[in-house]
Amino acid sequence: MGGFMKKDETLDEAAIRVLHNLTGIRNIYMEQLYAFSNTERDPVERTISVPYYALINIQEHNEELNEEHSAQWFSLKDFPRLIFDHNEMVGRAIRRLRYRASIMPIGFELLPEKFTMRQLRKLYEAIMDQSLDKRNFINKVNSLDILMKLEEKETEGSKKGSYLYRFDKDKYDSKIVEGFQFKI
Amino acid sequence: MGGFMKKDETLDEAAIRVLHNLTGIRNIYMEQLYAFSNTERDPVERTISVPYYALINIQEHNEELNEEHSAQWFSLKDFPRLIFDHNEMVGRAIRRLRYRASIMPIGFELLPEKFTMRQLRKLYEAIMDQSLDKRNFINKVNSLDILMKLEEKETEGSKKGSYLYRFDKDKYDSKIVEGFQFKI
DNA sequence: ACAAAAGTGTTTCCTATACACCCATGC
DNA sequence: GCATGGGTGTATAGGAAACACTTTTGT
Repeated sequence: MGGFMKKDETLDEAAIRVLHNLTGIRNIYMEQLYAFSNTERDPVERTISVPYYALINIQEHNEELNEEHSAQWFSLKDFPRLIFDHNEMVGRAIRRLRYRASIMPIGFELLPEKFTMRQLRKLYEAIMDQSLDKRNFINKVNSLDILMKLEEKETEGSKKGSYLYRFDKDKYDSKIVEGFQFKI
Repeated sequence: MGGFMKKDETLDEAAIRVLHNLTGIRNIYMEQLYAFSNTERDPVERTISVPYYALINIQEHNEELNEEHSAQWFSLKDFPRLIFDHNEMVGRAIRRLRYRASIMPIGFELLPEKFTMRQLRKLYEAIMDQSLDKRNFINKVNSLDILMKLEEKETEGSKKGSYLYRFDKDKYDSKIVEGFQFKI
């Protein structure tokens, strides 16, 4: 998905506008990737593209995307060939996301406000494209001490029901001030 | 330092050309940083800047820079206020360099072909802005097994003289093929 | 003689990893 | 009763960090 920037807006603003026009989505995590400037990259006219990647919560936005904007989801394991250098952009986005998710609590953007440990683990397994040991993952996350364990249980995905957690942004922010380094 | 890109060149090519025009330097490590696009960043006209950072070997290029191009070196600990958002660009370059140098053998770009362990350590101390234990650093570097220890000794910096090393690019490349991950 | 840098190993601690069984519930 | 996912702790290995003294030689 792309568009042209206007004279009176920044690249960030243009990216936000374009995403909104094409998907109806606003106020989500977006990050500039890299300026692509090969002279031959667009056969029609000379174009420099500055792609952004966004983290879209599939649970929150699925209907909106599919029904109102005819957008589709593709698995990273099996996505189509894109025009121009857009496959390279996707590759760059994946690498950036992996790096960011390993040093910032960026993954939480992709989960509902309340989530289970399993959801969090499955998300990181998807981002990193590797399976993670259940116990080690929980130990690691707990040792970070930036989640609130809620009283509630979620019973959709399992018979027993599993505790819900919430990312404690205040706690995280105050830890950051004290020099805490997120690392997963 | 900056310049405007031409219609028939890429950003990489423009960055290389501008650096060469201003310093006479060619064929060095350069990397694109980030596209800066605030609408007010340049008060004269709307400008989007895509800065690059370069690794310039101070030993090799000092005279060239100072005498032929009136360029100057500034310490990162005490550098002047720059115009527009250029201080932000420098900050971004430092962070990027720290990251790159920790996962790629990029630091060697800044050393002469033959260098002492002390020089390598001092370089990493400068990049990371922290002191590094002499023995631990040597053990770590040796465990990477990507340097050739030469017979020659360097006697300029010390009475005793210290062994010179050379980065073994062939060995490094073949290790990379085998899945080796540089980490320092 | 002494100043300045080179060179050299071991111990300790901490983090990462590997690993298996019982629990609660819906069907 | 059985299938499904939830929940829990420990032992081991490997890497990171701390640490001090002797050697060489120019002055």
